[in-house]
Amino acid sequence: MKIYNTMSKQKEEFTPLEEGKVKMYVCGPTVYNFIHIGNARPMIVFDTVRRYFEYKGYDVNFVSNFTDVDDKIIKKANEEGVTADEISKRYIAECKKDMEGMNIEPATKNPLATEEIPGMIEMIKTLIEKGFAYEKNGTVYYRTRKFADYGKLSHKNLDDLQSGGRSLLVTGEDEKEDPLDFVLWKPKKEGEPAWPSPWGEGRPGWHIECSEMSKKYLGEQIDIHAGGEDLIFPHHENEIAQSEAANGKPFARYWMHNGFLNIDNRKMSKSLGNFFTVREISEKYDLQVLRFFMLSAHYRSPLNFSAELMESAKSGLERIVTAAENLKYLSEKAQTDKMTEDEKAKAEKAQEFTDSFERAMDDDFNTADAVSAVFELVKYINTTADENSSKEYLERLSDRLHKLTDVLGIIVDREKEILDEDIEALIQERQAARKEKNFARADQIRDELLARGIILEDTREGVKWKRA
RNA sequence: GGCGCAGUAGCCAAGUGGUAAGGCGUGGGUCUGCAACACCCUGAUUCACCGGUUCAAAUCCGGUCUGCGCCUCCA
Repeated sequence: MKIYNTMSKQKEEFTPLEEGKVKMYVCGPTVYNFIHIGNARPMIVFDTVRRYFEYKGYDVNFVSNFTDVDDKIIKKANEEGVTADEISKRYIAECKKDMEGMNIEPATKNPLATEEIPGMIEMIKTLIEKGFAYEKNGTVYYRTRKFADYGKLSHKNLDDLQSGGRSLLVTGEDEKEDPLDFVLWKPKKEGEPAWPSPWGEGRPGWHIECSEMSKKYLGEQIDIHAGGEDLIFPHHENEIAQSEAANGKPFARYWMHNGFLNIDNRKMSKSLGNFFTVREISEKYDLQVLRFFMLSAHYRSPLNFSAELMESAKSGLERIVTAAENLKYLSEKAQTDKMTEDEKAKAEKAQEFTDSFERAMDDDFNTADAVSAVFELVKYINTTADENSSKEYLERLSDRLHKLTDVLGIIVDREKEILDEDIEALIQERQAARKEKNFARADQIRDELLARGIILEDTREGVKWKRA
């Protein structure tokens, strides 16, 4: 299994720290509003990574935080006249709803920054003791130049950073020893949430949160640390500086970063007015479609979002779901139980789709290629399974398909819904009309149901319906 | 200014030295009362452009053009 490591800029064979186990940490969102579709990409991508590790038999300890103390949360709270805590609690709950819709497996642990302050203080104390941090007027800074490896993840050198056009100097704090130093602890300002510390009341800097939460729930060394590519610098670079200086050992072995989700080839931003929340998308599409769409490209590539692309993803997903439904239907009606010799050979041949799926996923989680293997399996199903197939054969194919779609987190089983009695009656009436060749009435009923969001399809096996 | 990514059919997207996967869409056909589903056929003599290396290049090297990202809160 190969993983592209941002640190080395190449694909590396994955070797876990501990046999059969994977410890991974994914930087989660700051909860000051509904999450947007850009936030959704790392969630979907790294959930898929996790699912594949589990498919391969690994025991995955998956930790992803919620940053629930931050300037934006405070700002939002002030606007609404409520506490920051109320804002963060509200949007954590909303975020979890969206994640459920996207079929994201719940993390092993979702730590909250505000519940881990004591540990962060301890880590900051250690950094001060070791000479990697210093305090000035209630603010604690990290002494960046003291950490020799600073820049090793983002492949920057300190002098380039300093001479850069846009200045890191413009932070309003000329009390820093060096412009590159960043904040570990900031003093309380009026009206802000604050916690006691050896340096006075205040709150932690953003970067120290992840260093501490990762250490607490996964240990000083972890296998994989992941997040959006924009977090490489400075967030992850700073986490490395903090964790490695404090713990005295290498932090994460593999650094994974997903590419950005763009809209009309531009970065999504409120100022450009091309901003979509996951909730908005869910009003128009099943979030499974969003998930499937995101997996259609490689996770490290930029991915463009548009209504047209969503429609395309919807059609493709529908094709997979239809194949799964047909298998189920045929299986229920199957006349024979055991596979024939011919079917045994066919079932064996279907293994090649599973193989190519795994080959794709083993190569740095190439979901685009993995999805194409699923489509090839679907084609195979559609051309080899019919009403003469044995139950065993149909179930074998269904099992193969489910194993793969489960890794992708795509649900192919439509929920059994009970239709309203009047709708059921209309379907019956239409069938009667068709029998009498009263197609005008039959079509009229079909249109009527369509207007109510029910699509009817007359198959060889009988009438099927689905939601529009 | 520094660092980096990308340019493959109408659209999306794999492939990164051995002669272009897959999906969506389009058009035609089979099936069907019709529609839908499904199936068959339909697509790049070619991978932004120009040179070079090689028996062989979309894949390697050099250059050009175009788009994008990071360097500041950001998934």
